[in-house]
Amino acid sequence: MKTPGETGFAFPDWAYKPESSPGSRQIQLWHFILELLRKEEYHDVIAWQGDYGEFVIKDPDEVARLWGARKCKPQMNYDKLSRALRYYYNKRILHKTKGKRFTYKFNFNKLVLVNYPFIDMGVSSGVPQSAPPVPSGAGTHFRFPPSTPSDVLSPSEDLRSPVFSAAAGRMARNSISDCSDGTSVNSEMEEGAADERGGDRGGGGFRGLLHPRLSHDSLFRIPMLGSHFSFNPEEMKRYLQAHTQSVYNYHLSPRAFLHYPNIIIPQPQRPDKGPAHHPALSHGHGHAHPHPLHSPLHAADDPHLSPFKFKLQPPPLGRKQQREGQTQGRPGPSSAGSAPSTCSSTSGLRSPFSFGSDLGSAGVSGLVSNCSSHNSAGSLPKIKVEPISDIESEEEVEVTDISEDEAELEDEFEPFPLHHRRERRPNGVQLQPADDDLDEDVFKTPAAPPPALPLFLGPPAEARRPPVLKSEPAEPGDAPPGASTAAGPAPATPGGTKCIPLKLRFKRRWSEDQRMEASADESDDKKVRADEGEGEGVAETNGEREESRAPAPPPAPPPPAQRRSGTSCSSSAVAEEGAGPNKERRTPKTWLN
DNA sequence: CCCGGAAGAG
DNA sequence: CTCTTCCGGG
Repeated sequence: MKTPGETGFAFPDWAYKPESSPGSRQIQLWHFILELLRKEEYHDVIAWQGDYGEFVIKDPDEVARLWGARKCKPQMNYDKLSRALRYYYNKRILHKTKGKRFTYKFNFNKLVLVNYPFIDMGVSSGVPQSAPPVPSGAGTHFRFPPSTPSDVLSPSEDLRSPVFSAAAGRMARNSISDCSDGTSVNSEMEEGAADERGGDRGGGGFRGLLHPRLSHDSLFRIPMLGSHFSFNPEEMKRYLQAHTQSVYNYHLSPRAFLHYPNIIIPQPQRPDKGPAHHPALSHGHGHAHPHPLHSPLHAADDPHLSPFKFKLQPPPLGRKQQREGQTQGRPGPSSAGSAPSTCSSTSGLRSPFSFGSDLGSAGVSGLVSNCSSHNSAGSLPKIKVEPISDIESEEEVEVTDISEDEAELEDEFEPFPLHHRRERRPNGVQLQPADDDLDEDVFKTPAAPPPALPLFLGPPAEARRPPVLKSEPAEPGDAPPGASTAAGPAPATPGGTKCIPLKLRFKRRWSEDQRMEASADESDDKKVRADEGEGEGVAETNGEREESRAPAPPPAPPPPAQRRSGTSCSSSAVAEEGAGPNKERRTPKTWLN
């Protein structure tokens, strides 16, 4: 049953883990969807298909049933489930692929960047896969993305790396059902992180895991914690660069760059640079801006300059009432200390990272600050790259800045993962709202092959059959026409906006954008929400062909995925689904449009 | 089918 | 807050 190829499939680990739900740690729908998506048992019901991040619910009823089982809501049905999915639109976790029934698209960028800034969003151009990228850090060996230029540049047929698979496999152990909690998902990595935050992280509670600030180092330290992995400065550098480029290619928010002030964006042609010195990483020291982000594009140099055009996200239309309150309130009765692990034991997960230590063998060099436990409180270890540098603090600075922005923005518009609110700095105002945006549709594949690709395996179905459907009407939203418009209002927004509260500023910008968008291209949405004009920003870079990456039907590679599903949840609720995940209880209709 | 508002549960 | 339920409207 099932082709080997499809089984494996890599998925976004990051996606799975820390979803930390704010209020309740119940599993979240998107999370659940992701889970289903990664298991071949459910490929008959739901699977990646089409563009990056796109998936189709082949059997809505079944999915609903599963979801209902998971949530113990027997009354669940697709209608309701879809409503829930619709709520994700505003959060931008998900989008609807117009024109295709039961087809939605994940917005991983948001997740990724927020949670794991280091993840490469590699989507190789050639890979239409919908399967999302995976954090390289997750790999057992934590291998860096292809460092060779060639690799990087290559369009890549399929670059899945073994490592990746391993990672995927490792991650895969969670069961889909399990009423107890969705949290169970987090496991190894979290632990590392969790461990640290152990309690302090003011108020961090669960949420702490996601804290952006932490996230960086979390990623790094995690592997280290678990596996004693060490980094090699060079590798690190490469990795970072790759990531950066990746981000760049994707037009992700500069936010990402800011996180790594010392990184130089690799030139389009060759990222590599004299090994002798690490120009990029080495002298970090802060400086907030000085670091050169050489971008082919021109202005990327200084984030503040706003090389990117950012589009603001549309206001949350819906409702958002008070959101600020949470800042410190972390009531957590249990204070997080107790182990939330409910089903944790599920399977014996082998120690996640125990293996490879070899990789780092040499490197170490205090690259990463140790994850020592105590750092948590005020100082974060950050990634210290090389002794030489001293990124340490500066990062914070930068980050702080942006984060603040981000925070504001996010808060305002996006509730997602980053709830974290760091202490806000008084002077924050000066920051440009610039970043943020990346969300957008994000999914469009970058015109050029991104540098590093993590590898993702293709959608199962695709494997057997080429993604012909590509012809789809193409969402208008995705690839807007030229749209240079966005650039127009530079983020700077000079004129005295400074004093204006961020919110207002954003709003203003938003309106502007809207207007522009409208004029430029209005077809988009009937409603104002128009996909926030995402596309525009990109236009410049990728110009046209993004869609054309047609030829990409990579055969699904047969990764080792271990299919075991620990689905056993203790109880009954699960039984149902467990019974026949893939067993068709209903006739599969041909939903294909 | 898909979209969102409204109310409400946990 | 996230999601569940209902529901009127395209």
